[in-house]
Amino acid sequence: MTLSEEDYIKAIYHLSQIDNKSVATNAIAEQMKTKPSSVTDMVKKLSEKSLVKYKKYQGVSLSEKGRLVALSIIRKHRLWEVFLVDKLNFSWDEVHEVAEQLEHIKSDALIDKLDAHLGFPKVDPHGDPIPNKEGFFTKSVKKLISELPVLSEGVCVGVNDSSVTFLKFLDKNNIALGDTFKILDREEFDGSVTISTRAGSIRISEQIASNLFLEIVDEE
Amino acid sequence: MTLSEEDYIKAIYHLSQIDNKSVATNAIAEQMKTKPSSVTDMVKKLSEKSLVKYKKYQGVSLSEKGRLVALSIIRKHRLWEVFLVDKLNFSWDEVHEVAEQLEHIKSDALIDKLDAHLGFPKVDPHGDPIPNKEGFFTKSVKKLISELPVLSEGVCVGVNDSSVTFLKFLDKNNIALGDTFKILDREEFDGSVTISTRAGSIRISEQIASNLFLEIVDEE
DNA sequence: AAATAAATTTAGACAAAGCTAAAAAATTGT
DNA sequence: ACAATTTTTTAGCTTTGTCTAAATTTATTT
Repeated sequence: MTLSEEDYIKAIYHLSQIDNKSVATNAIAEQMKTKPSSVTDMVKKLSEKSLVKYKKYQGVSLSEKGRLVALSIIRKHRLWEVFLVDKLNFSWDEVHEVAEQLEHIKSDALIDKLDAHLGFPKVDPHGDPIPNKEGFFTKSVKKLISELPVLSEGVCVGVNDSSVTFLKFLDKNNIALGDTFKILDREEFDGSVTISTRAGSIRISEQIASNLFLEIVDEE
Repeated sequence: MTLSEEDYIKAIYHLSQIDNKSVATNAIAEQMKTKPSSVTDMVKKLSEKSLVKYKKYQGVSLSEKGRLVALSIIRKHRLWEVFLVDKLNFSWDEVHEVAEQLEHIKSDALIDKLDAHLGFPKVDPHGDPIPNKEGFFTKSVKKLISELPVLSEGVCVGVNDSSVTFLKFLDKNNIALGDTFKILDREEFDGSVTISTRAGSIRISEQIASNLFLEIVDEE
């Protein structure tokens, strides 16, 4: 598989996650920052290799083979992201670009050993699940605190608003990425939420709650 | 710089280390597993970018700019090799292929952080020196024990004969890669050598001595 | 020093991945 | 339902890095 083919497969996978229909040529072109005519050419090539199902004018979807390829690239991408954050002290919002390159390194032994070195992580630094070698992954839900019911529990994996002001606020209130929170109560009146943190339970406003993502691992 | 350009630069660097003359088109073709005509084309391109000095029919050599590019690739290659061996438990003879891919990842921040994570190593697992960001490196000499004078001291970094028999012999005699040895004495009669190891001093035959590489760091 | 051999370069072609412009199919609006 | 618009495909061209075959330059031999 060439680098370009891998990128297309990944793009098609991500686009078909959005809604479950087949993916439009134009959508792929936009995602890949290329022209629709180039997409048609590549899609034909991928179809020859039976990585995608393609009928002229009817859009594209991944074959089972293609889906497994996509998941193996995503696995690599997310494992590298964990490495960059956990081992090299990158912050979670700096890692995407580099992981985008590292995901194309071809070596099964490398990925196995990296996985072990990282302690077989189940999610990446953004809370997205890491597929295993066979392409299975535990579905995880990433939701804003403001959207979760009382008594939900999860790991804080991201923010909507990454302004310095907001990040300083989090710091002051002993909230950090990777912390586990439990939603104890919600006021109907103003949408403010009481959550338990490392430092005890605190009350946060609706505005804050709608800026913090929790990742709820939903074992199947 | 494209992947292919980087590979040519690296090949030219390595070939010009062998003897100090300009490098022949055929030699590059052989190293790169390609045809001489392809080399001519690429060399012209690199010359346009002033990465190499090139006169028709007269061979190629790196410009200062090209030399720095080569050293930055070699730096990346060797740092990744250290990572693979020290952190992921690859053995020193398995890492080349993968490092060959990793060396092309483009991110200065990544290499800085990797360097720090590894504790700023000075040599790779084969005993070859790692250039710093500016392209400087402490010259190190990698030599067979049989070629070193008495009282030399160095770290064991490689073997000539990687047969199972030989590696078992080393194991039995408490010799491992990474050990520091000192050459205590050499018998003129049969070339056998007495060396000090972790487990005390032992005598090894000329045949063994001509199969073990020591790496002598020669501070400037 | 001429003849032969070896190394190098040129010319012309090809595959991959992209582009533009034009044609064809599908969708939408009235 | 059919005209207008949007989407998709086709055709033909470009660039990068490669190749083969032929031409040219340099090196070696006798």
